[in-house]
Amino acid sequence: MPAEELLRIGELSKRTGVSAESLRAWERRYRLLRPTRSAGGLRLYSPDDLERVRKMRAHLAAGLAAAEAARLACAPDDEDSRSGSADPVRLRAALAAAVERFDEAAAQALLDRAVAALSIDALLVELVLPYLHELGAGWERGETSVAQEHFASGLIRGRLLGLARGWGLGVGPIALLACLPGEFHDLGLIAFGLALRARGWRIVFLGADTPAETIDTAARMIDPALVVLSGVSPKRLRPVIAQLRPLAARYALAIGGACAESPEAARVAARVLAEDPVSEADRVTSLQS
Amino acid sequence: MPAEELLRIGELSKRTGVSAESLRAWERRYRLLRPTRSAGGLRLYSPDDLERVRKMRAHLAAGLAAAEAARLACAPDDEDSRSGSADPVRLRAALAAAVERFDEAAAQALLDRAVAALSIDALLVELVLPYLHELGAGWERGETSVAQEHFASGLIRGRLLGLARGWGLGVGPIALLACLPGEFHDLGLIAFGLALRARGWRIVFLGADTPAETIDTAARMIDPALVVLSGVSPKRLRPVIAQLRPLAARYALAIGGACAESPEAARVAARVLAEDPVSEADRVTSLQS
Amino acid sequence: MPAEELLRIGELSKRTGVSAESLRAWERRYRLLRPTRSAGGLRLYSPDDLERVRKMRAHLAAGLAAAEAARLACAPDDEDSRSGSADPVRLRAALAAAVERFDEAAAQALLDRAVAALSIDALLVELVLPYLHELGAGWERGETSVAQEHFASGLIRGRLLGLARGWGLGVGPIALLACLPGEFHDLGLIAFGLALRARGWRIVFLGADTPAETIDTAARMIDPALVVLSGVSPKRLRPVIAQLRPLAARYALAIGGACAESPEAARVAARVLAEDPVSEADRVTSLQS
DNA sequence: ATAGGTTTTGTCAAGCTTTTGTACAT
DNA sequence: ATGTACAAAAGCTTGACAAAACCTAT
Repeated sequence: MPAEELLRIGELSKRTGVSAESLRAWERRYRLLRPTRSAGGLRLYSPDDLERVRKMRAHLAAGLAAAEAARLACAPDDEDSRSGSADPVRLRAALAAAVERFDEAAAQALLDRAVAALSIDALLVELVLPYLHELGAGWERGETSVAQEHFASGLIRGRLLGLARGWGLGVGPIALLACLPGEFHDLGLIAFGLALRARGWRIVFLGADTPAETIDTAARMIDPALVVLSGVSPKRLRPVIAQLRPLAARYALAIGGACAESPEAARVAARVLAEDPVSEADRVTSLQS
Repeated sequence: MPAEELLRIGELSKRTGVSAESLRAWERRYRLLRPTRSAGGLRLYSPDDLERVRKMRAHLAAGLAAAEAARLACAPDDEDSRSGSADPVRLRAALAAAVERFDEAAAQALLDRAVAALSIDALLVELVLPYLHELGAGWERGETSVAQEHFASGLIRGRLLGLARGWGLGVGPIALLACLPGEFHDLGLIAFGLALRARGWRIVFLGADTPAETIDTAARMIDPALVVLSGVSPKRLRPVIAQLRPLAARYALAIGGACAESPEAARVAARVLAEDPVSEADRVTSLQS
Repeated sequence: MPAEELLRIGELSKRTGVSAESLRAWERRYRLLRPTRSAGGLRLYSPDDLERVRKMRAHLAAGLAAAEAARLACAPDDEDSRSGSADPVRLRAALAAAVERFDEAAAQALLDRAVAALSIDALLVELVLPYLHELGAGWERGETSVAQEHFASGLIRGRLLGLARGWGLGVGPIALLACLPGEFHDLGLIAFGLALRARGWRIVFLGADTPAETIDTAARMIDPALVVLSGVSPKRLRPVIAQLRPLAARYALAIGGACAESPEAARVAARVLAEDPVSEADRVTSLQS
């Protein structure tokens, strides 16, 4: 006897937002659902049924007719089982689709495949960074919801941090990474850390919203060969310029993120990281050695 | 049954911006569209139809007459068959150069590009297999060192096994793959496994130097639709022929690798895989279905 | 007599917020509770009962029907399938079970979880290496078939090589890794390479069955800070001792694998790697810096 | 482009059954 | 404490309906 959660129709309806009548109709007309029955004849739905309803809804939202949507929802996922091709463009589209319907299992499976098939550099340059970019653009156009954006970034942060495990160990030069005060977007910085790690650096990561003094203290303790600060807007940079000067005097200081393009960045930092993380990691590394 | 999105006329109209009436007219007049029909007679359009409508529109916008535009939209296009950047011949040369100097960074970057741009089949047939062949030939001519050959096969094995991740999952027929006893070259077999996988098979891979009894045991447990044994020399095959007979009696047995061309192979195996892995995977699959 | 706290129905009701009537009904209808009785017939509930009631409530709150909620509350937790179980001992057992039945899906999922939850070091020391060891021991005792051993090592090799991708990049000292001529067991060597990589080394990997001259050639080209040779039996080492001397004179030479314990190894190598890969990687690294 | 008929699909209703918390009598 | 009863809530089946979308033919 499986320890699965079996749902009755009301709960399935509540969780999917589809009326009980429709659920029964979809079962009768398209065999979308195959509930077991309780002793008294009530329908008991498995998690697989729940999943199918979610897919059905996603296809309906995409404009498919109900019969078509049901056919696809019932078809075994052959996006991820068949053709092993790891074309990042397709992976990206599939990832976007999975995020669209909050399908974590599918999203993780796609990321699994990407991690297995690509190098760290390619993973970042061809999949993760363009996808995040796209997500941001979609949000600005009002196409993706904030919820989707959070879901996606949580997912990706988890995977990247998994890859980041142990990135402080070893014998390479140390890079100290932090987001500027008030800055909470750390994915780009994590990506840069991974690219550096792949080139032999040791990473100390302070994360989002790090006060200037904290960076200073940490630098004094670990004596990094490079300090990298990241922020999306020059607004983050301006208030701390004065505090950064002594840091810049003692350590190689780099500024990344969108604010790297501002004149302020050029004034205070030894190095401005205006291109993608992987290229910049290459440059920084070749300077180092 | 394809897992394609089939659209009804309203959705196709919405997605292309062409009125339903026009779509029907284009179907009648120019056979631009070949929708299937639902049980009740509604038109169901495939993604290919969608693509043709888009092309038609583009041609119309360019000023062509409708009949001309339709003719062009129906013609198979050969432009997207290959973009120059991932030309396998160049990739192969570049890969050889990278391996020559043990430059893993460059080699991995090249393989990234190849994995991204090519299908599994193309990756195998146009890059990996010819490259390995060339490497072997270079070694026989004394041009490449064994060190480079080892380095390269390690690299490629890692990438192929990455693509192989999850090749045992799914619902297709099962193929059991193993190298003959004493045989340690498994790359060809991995390539064959990937080609089969791209055709929907499930793969169970026993790898190098597998004793005959082992193959037997495994076959009994998983009941494969096909057993594939690989070896580079008839020397590997001869000592186990007697042991393979009962296996061949019970399962479809195929022999691959250079030893497939020997008379021994023909005597024991139902199927001799003498050509490249991709073609053979095609044949085996068409026999299966 | 157990020193458990036994609760009467009123107290259980107060602690769980479920009415006494419902508790009795749940006992009668779903056998959710198995109270002992006092001399006078009063129900006495154990802490396990309390726990089950809490689970029941949690499932009810999640919207499950009472019958379903009770079924789940009574089912033994298979925490295995839940998130918290990155316990390497259990993972190992589960991995063994998955391999036993050639279930790649389950095995990959387990490895996914392990890779996500453990550091490289822990992955190697607590999961992969003990598992391989166990597998070997089971084989010697005739318990596991060679088929399973092959299947498992193929699987694990794929995963480790996936983690190894890009291990040649960067700025650290270079280690040249190879198996001795005639030696085909490369998993231990790959593990050692990963442990070194986690400590900042760059790895050049020549793999199984590498001729002595090959090692020599490669070393001359890449000028490694360390050369590591691996073999399971002194038989592999003896024939090449003479050829290794000049290599040992020019580079730091280490011998790993079971043959490291032989007197021959001590005679030719600067360093004998007799312990597990991770400890030895630690030592080698501290010597280096 | 319109007209007139068909298909698809979500929703509703009526009458009956199951499930489940609570109340009551012993 | 036990056992039975009860009623509200939730569910089942069958059948039907109507709006939207689609068809063909003129």
